[in-house]
Amino acid sequence: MSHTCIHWFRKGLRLHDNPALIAGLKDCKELYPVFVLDPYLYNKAFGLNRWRFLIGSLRDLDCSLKKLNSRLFIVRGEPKDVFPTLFKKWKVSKLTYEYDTEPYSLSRDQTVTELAKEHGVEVIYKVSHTLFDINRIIEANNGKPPLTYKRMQAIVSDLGSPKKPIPAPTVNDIKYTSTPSSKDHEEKFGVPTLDELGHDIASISEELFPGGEVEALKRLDEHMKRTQWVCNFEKPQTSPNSLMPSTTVLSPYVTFGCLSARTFWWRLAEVYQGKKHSSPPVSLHGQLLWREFFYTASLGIPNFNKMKDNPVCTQVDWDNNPEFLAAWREARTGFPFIDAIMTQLRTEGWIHHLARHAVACFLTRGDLWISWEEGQKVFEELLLDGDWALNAGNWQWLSASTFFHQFFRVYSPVAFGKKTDKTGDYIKKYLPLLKKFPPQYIYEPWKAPRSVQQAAGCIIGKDYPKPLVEHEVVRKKNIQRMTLAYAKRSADKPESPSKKQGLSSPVSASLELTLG
DNA sequence: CTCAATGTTGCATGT
DNA sequence: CACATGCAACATTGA
Repeated sequence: MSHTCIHWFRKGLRLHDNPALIAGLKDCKELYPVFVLDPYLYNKAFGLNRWRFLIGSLRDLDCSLKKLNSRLFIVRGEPKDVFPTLFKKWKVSKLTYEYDTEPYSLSRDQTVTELAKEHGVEVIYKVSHTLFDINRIIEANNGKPPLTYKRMQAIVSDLGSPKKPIPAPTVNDIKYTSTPSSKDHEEKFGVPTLDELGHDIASISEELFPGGEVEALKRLDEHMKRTQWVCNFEKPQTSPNSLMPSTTVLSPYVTFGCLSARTFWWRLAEVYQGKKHSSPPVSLHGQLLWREFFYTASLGIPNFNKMKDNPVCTQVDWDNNPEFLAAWREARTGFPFIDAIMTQLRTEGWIHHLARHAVACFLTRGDLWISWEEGQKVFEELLLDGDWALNAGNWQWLSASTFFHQFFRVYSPVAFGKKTDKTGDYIKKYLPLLKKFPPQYIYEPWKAPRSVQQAAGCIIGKDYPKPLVEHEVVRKKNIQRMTLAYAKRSADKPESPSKKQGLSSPVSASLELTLG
C-alpha cells in the first residue's frame, strides 16, 4: 500500500469493466479519480444535449465513487497544464487510464506520459473501450485495416472471443485505499451544472436519454429481457421513423463508456446461448463489430476524418454551398422526411441509423452535393453518440467515398420514409406545422393543390419551404459527377509498372526502391 | 495475372 | 405480400 494514484477518466465513465482503474487500485494508498474538462474536446462545438449527457454521466460516476468512500475530481484546463500541478500537489506515483485510439487522444496521452515520466509517475493504460485491441486487428491483417466487413469478420474470428468484462471494484477491494477530500470538495472539484458552465438551458428539451453508468446498465438489463427481440434483431429491418426508437439507443452509453462494449457483447452472448439467433452484420453482435470495424479503419488510415490526404477516400469535387448546408442543418430543405429527421437530431440528440443514411445521402451524393466533412461536423455537435471514428467512417460510407461504392443506389427523400411510415406520423411529430396534410401529400406537400394547403393551414413557399432541389434531376446529375470522380480515381491509382507499359518513370522506380 | 462473386439497409415496376 | 428485374455500373476480395 504505497502508491498514490490518479485514475484519469476520459471516455470509460464507469466502474464496471474498467481494468485501468483496477490496476490503479493495486497497492494503492490514496486514489484520486480525475476527470479533466479539456477545452479541446468540450467547447462550443460540443452540443448542449451532449453536455447534458456528459454532466449526467459525471454526476453518476461521482455518486458511485461516493459509495466506495471515494470522490470524483473535476479539473478544468488542458491536460498538459493540469497534470504536472496535480502530480506535485498530491505527490502522485501512478497514473492509470483507458487506451484511446483517436488521433488527438494518442498525442495528448503521449504528452501526458512524458510529463508523468518527468515527475517520476508510473503510467499504466489498458484496452477496454473496444472489444479487441485495435492494433492487434491491424497486425493480423498485415498492417492494414480491413476495408470490408467480411474481411473484418475473418480477422476477428481468428482472434477468438473478446475478453470477458471485469466486475466493478467493491468496498472490500478499496478498504485499504482512501481518497483525501476536503470539506470544500464540491466547490473546488465538484461536477458543474450546465448553468455554471454558461449554457442557456431555457430552450432545452426533455431528457430522453439521461447519462450515466447506472442508467446504462438499467437500460441494458431491460433490453436483454426481450429474448425474442434480441435473437431476431436485424438492423436493416428496424424502422428509421418509428415514434419510439426501434433500436436500443445504447450507443450514447457506449460512446461515453458508461457501458462497456465487452459487457454488452457478453450479455448478448448469454441471451443467444442455446437459441437460434441472427448473425453479423445485421445482429446486435454485428453492430458492435461495425463499431470495431470503423475504429480499426480510423486507427489504420491517416487523415480519416478528411477527404484530402486520406488514401482510401475518393476525391470528389463537392460544392461549397453555404445556403444549402444551412438549410440542411436547420431543417428547412423543403423535404419533410429530411427536415423531420434533422429536427429530431437537434432536439433529442439521437436519430435512427437509417435516418442518418437518408440525411447523409441527401447532403452529399444524393442531392445537395456538399462535402461529407460538413455533415460530419453537424453530427459531431448534435449526436449524443457522436463518435470520432464511427462518424468519419459512416460519412465516408454514405457519401460513397470509402467502403461503399455503389453510388447509383440513391436514397429518395420521399420514397424511403414511406416504406415504414405511410401516414407520415413521424413527420407530423417533428414538423407539427405539416400535421394537417393528408397522407398522400405529407412527404411532398408542394404537390398538394392550393386548396389542400389552405385547409392544412400551411402554404408551401410561405409557411414551409419549397423543396431545395428537384430530386430526380439532381440525382441523375450527381450520379454522373460520381462516375467522373471514380474514373479519376482509377486513373490516379498507382498501377504495377508491367501493366502500364513504358510509363514507369525514374521517380516511381526510385520510390519503389525507397519503399522496399 | 485474370475473373467472377460479393457487397448490412435504393427505387420503380413487375409477377 | 415476397421476390425478380432493369436501372447504369462501382471496388475489394479470393479463387
